[in-house]
Amino acid sequence: MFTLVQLRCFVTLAEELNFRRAARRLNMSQPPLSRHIQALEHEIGAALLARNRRSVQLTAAGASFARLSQRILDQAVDAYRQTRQIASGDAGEITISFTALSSYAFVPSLIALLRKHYPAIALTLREMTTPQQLAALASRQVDICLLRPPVALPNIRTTRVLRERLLAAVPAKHRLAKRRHINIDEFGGNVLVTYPPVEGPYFHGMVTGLFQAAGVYPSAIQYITQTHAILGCVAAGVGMAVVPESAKACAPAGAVLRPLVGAEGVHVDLVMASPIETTNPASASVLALVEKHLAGRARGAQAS
Amino acid sequence: MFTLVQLRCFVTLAEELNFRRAARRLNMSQPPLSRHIQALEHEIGAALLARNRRSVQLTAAGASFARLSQRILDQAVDAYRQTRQIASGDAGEITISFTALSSYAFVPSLIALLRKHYPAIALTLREMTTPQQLAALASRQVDICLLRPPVALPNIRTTRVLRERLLAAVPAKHRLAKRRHINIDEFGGNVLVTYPPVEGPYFHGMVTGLFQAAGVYPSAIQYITQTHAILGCVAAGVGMAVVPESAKACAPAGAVLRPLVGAEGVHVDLVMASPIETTNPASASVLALVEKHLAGRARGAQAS
DNA sequence: AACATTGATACCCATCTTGTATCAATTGAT
DNA sequence: ATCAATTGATACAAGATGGGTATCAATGTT
Repeated sequence: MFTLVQLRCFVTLAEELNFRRAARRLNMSQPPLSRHIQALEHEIGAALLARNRRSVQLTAAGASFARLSQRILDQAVDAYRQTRQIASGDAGEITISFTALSSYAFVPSLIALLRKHYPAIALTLREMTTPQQLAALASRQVDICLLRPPVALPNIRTTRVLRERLLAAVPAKHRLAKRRHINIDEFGGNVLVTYPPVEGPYFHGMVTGLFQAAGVYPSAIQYITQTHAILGCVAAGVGMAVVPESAKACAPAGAVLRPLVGAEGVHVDLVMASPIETTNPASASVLALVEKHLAGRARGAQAS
Repeated sequence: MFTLVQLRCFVTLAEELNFRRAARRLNMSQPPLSRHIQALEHEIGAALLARNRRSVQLTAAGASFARLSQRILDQAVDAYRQTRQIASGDAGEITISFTALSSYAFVPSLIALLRKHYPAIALTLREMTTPQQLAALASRQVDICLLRPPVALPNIRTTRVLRERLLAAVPAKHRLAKRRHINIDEFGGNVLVTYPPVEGPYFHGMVTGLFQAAGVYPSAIQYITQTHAILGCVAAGVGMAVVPESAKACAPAGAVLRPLVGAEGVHVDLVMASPIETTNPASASVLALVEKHLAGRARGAQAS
């Protein structure tokens, strides 16, 4: 097979139609250029140039081959540049998984941030529950996860990206809906709508722990998987719920959210998790960008 | 710049993800493959493979580069094949010029012949007068001409591709329209519609020569450039005309064509002309095909 | 613990590539 | 007509490159 160097020589020669001038442009002397062209013609098995001792012109085959060669060379430098970009993390593609609720709280600003700083990185977003994300992370099917702690996997690093207060959710028709704050004691004797232990272990453990610590016992517990579904039940008058602050963004009209008194010091965390070692530099770029962004925001919050 | 050999090595390695197996597939030993990959990574300035002493896997940059490399290699073999095809004359593009009338008589069968035998040759057809074709041929703007003789140009070879009888054209309302044959004497005292000396020197010389030899003198001569326009005038009753047999294909309803008596031995020739030396093998293929076709047809005619 | 397999390295040799010097052929100027 | 200049091709020596064999260190496997 011919060489890219030969193609480069031929393309230049096809433009100049003069061996010496072409050789000068190629920063080489004329004899090796002649030899390259001869080798190329021998390789293809056809005359690419019509030389008649004084002038050089392209044959039909040569004209076609010059165009094709130029295209190959263009693609070569393109491959070079693109690969360097991907290696540097300025381009590429990453897959980010996220919990349903974080699509209201954190994902929109993340997308905006990436679009602004890394427009050449293609994003694939996949909504998954925290257990699903842990499995996907362990098998390296996703680059970055946005999930609920804890992340007990080896070779994974995590950063907290969001910390929220808890809110009490009550039906709009409920007598407590008129209060500005709702004490956790008020849940006693009411139906608690909350997260199931398997699909939402983090919230489940947090909510049940909260009630146990406060010695409050709901009359019944209704398990539902997603926050927006829980709030839908609350709006329908099924019962009360404890949800993170970002649930405001997906609360239906029939559900009222109020600050929860008696749960101070308990927060809902959203963490970003990713493999410590990755073969995808775009992932590293995104992680660095997010952490820098969070640090800047933390400093801003501290200063104010 | 990297080498196509390196790309070939890398693509194979990216498929196998094992140096020894890849080397075997590439018909080389493992050490030079390792060196090629190292050289490639050094050239690009990025790690394409993540090797951890026991397993090899592609980095994000490597995966992208493997796809791009495959594309480059595909295009290289494509360029190779296509150029060989063009050089052999099995593919390519040719420009054929032709006189208006030959588009009825000869060009359709020519196109059909080429489509059948050389489907990969792209045709460009340009209708031109004979003098225009001679100029285009001299400046090598066309590969093959279909025109009227003589072709007095150096380094051009010609072949007669069509020889036709002459017909007399009279208005359908004319008294001669009822005859089965029309003698050239009958033109005497009538208006002759015929070709002008500059744009149609061949027909002009032929027709005027014919009348001079027969000693027949029309009452007036009306010059018009194209055969179909001449027949249009005849149909409109302007006068009579002498046209080649193939004019039947473009005769309007108001014009009647009859064998011309008294012009035996005078024929209309259509010749194919092309440069003796061409850089376009497709042109040579077409010429050879046409001449073989004509020879076959001549033998057939002789036999019958 | 012995063994097999992995990719990387050292070294040798054949081949290829390059540059200098030169040639034969052709053109243009005088 | 003749001479100088320019064209692409060729010869040859020096250096660079590519491939092969033998081998190594590291890591799983039995």
